[in-house]
This record gives sequence, structure tokens and C-alpha cells, in this order.
Amino acid sequence: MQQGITIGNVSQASGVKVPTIRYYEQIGLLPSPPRTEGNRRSYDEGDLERLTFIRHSRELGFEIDEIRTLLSLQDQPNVSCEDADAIASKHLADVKLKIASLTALQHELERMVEGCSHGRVETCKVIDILADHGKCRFHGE
Amino acid sequence: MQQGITIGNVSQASGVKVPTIRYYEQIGLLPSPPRTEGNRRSYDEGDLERLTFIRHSRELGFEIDEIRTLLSLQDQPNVSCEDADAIASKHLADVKLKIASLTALQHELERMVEGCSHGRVETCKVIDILADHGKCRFHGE
DNA sequence: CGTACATCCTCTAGTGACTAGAGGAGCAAG
DNA sequence: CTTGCTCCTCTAGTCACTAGAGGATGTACG
Repeated sequence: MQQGITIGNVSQASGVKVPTIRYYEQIGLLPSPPRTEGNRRSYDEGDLERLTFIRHSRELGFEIDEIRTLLSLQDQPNVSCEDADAIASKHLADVKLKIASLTALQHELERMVEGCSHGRVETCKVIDILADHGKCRFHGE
Repeated sequence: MQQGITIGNVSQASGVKVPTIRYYEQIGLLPSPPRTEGNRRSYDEGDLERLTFIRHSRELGFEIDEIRTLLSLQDQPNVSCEDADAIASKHLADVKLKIASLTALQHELERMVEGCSHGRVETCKVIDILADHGKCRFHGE
């Protein structure tokens, strides 16, 4: 009888919080594990890998539905990976846009903070720039 | 009798959607405007500026509560702008972190998509990298 | 003047991806 | 045996909106 992994341990090992694991089970992203006599969830190595996969995908900014597709692809490895490729490519385009937008934002914020003379709001560029859109160089996203 | 601006026009002019404007009013971010005889909201130039300020701040990634603080600072211009400065500075730090994280992610995704041989999932790096955290160079945020 | 249609109103409920809390049961150590 | 930790289920809350129902009003045209 090989002992299963508790939810607390699988949480620690995967980096996914306990309530989040239960949430993933609830939305069908993670299969319901068997229970012990005392009704505790009992996970195995496969669950741990799946959870790590999920966490990592979330960190990379994939949405739950995308992860669902990715996981189903992983489950049947003889189909073409064009779908997975498409998801990642689409995501890559998004990420590039986001970086461009955030970089513009960074310059804008730097300009704001540098411009702030630490005096009164009347002369503070932070407020000024936010109030008057014409003075702003940020036009991202 | 100067005619007010309709919610639709103030929406167009500010770039904030109509339901969002009503939502902002509901949460007290935008003051309740006077109504016409027919119970329509009647905005003025000041409201338009405030909405533009809000939209721009949201675009820059400020949270509603931060905008609330910013707006209250704008309303009383003889206090120090250190608070506004602090908010913007904190936000700038966040943005820099996010950019670094997203850039790492970009490289990761590029590596994924380039590595995909357009064959079967078994040899697809997209799945591979997501499944095995050790193969991944992304450790952001 | 009538009628079509756009715009407006309020209200409730839904979204995504969790997070928090209540209220209780099981389990391991001292 | 008791203390305290982890676990269980369930409901409700978060943020910043968004969608939709069901109805009133305003405007343009014939």
C-alpha cells in the first residue's frame, strides 16, 4: 500500500496553495484524487506533475482554458502539436505587446517621478500628467 | 441654460464605456451628476476631465484605490505631492519587475515555439517545457 | 402627428481566478 | 487526553468590470 501525498505536501511541492488546488479540482482542471479512510485527498506523483504544469503555465500567463487544452494535448501524445504551438504563438504575440506597452508606461512613470519637484501638487507632474492626457507620451495597449 | 453632456458623449470623449461610467459613480469614484427632467445624467467639462484622468490612470495600471487617493490630492492642491510621488514610485518599481518577468517569458515562449518541430506532441517543446519545470529558464515574479 | 430606433434608465447576475471565513472532523505528539 | 495542526465542506467576497432584462425617453423622418 503506497501512501498518497497529502494536499498540504502537494501544495508545498508544487507551489500551488491548498485552496487553489481544491478550486482546480472543482473546475475540473485537476482530477478528483482518491480519498483516505478519513476522507482526505490522496495525491500521487502524476498529480504533482500536473499541478506543476498548471502552476508553471499560469506563471507564464496562460489562461485556465488554454491550460485545459494544453493538458488534454499532453494526455494524448500522438496528435499534432500544432494546437499547442498555436496557443504559445498567440501568447507570445500578446506578451510582446504587453512588454511594449509596459515599457512605454515605465518611461512615463519615470518622467512623472523625476518631474515631481517634491513641492505642492500644483507643480507636481504626477498629477499634471495624469490630468492632462495631451501631455502624456504613453499610448499603449 | 448651458446644456450638459450626455453619458454617451462623455463616454466617447473620455474613452470610458457607458456602463463603466455608471459603475464608477456607484463606487463613488465619480460624483453623481445632476439629472435632466427625463432623469438622464448630465455631465460637464469637469466630469470629462475627471473621467479622462481616471481612464489614463487605469491605462497606466493604477488601481481604483490609488486613483481615489490621486483624485483627492488633485482636489486639494496645496498639500504636498509626496503621496502622489510615492504611489507613482511604487508603481514604477512594480512595472520594472513585470517587464523583467515578461521579457524572460518572451524568451521562453520564443524558445518553445522555435523548438516545436510541428510534429507530434511527444517531441513538442511547448508541452515539454511546461511539463518539466527544470527545463525552463523562466523564474520570474 | 406617428412611428421607428437610438439612447438612456435601474436592477440583478455573471466573469476569472482565486481568497477568506465559518464550523466541524481527523490525526500525531506529548 | 488534550493541544494544536491539518484537513473537510460550504458559502460568500474580491476586483473591475460586463451582460442582459425590461422599461422609459429623446430624436429624426415621413
